[in-house]
Amino acid sequence: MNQSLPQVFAALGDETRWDILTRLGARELSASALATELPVSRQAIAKHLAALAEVGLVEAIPSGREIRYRAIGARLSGLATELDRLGTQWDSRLARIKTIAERF
Amino acid sequence: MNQSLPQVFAALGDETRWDILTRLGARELSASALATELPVSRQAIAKHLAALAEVGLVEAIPSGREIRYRAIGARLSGLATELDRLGTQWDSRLARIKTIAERF
DNA sequence: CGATCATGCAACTGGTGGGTTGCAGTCGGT
DNA sequence: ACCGACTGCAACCCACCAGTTGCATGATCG
Repeated sequence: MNQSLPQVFAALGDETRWDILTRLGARELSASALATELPVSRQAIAKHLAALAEVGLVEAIPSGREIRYRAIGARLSGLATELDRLGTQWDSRLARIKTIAERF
Repeated sequence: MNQSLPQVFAALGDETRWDILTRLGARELSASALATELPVSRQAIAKHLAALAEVGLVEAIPSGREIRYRAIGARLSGLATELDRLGTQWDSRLARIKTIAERF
């Protein structure tokens, strides 16, 4: 996990995957359980879960004979921090240029 | 612009697009200028810029006979806020469940 | 200890998106 | 007014990915 930013965003750039993520944010669920409430096959969901786990957005929790998954909020918050850093950096650089320009 | 989250992340989930974004975060550049320092054609870059503009991550600035682009940091910071909200929400829900469980 | 239910693996399909090339249009400076 | 440079549009190619079906495997509850 902890891949480069574009990889994580690619994982987040899919409707179905978001659907899965938000459900896992509310409560832990197995792949089969998710398959019953989503309009796609269990195997499709399994692939999505693998992709999400790959970038550390989701965690597998073996429990009895099924494997439940939970969303990792801390990962998302960490991303948020990085994004905010970049965003303010870009804007402040712009502001600095503007300030310099206004001196003439 | 201001599309749903998956769409924005899909736009961010590409190496080339991220490369473009970070460069535009440092200074305004035209599509042709970007093409000289990136290993892809100008038309490819134009498509990426259109995609980025579509979700409000980039802004077009007509200037003379060329069109310069700048990255919009505020958009990124806005995303960060949403992500952090979701992340902490997930984790706090988890904590709440854990708290309830511990009462037994 | 056996039947069941959930996961895992493999092969295939369709569609979408990143990339390219070629050409037409248009604006600007000398 | 012309030449050069930058942009926009269109058609095409190719690779990757979401999704499916089918089957094999294996652990668990009764």
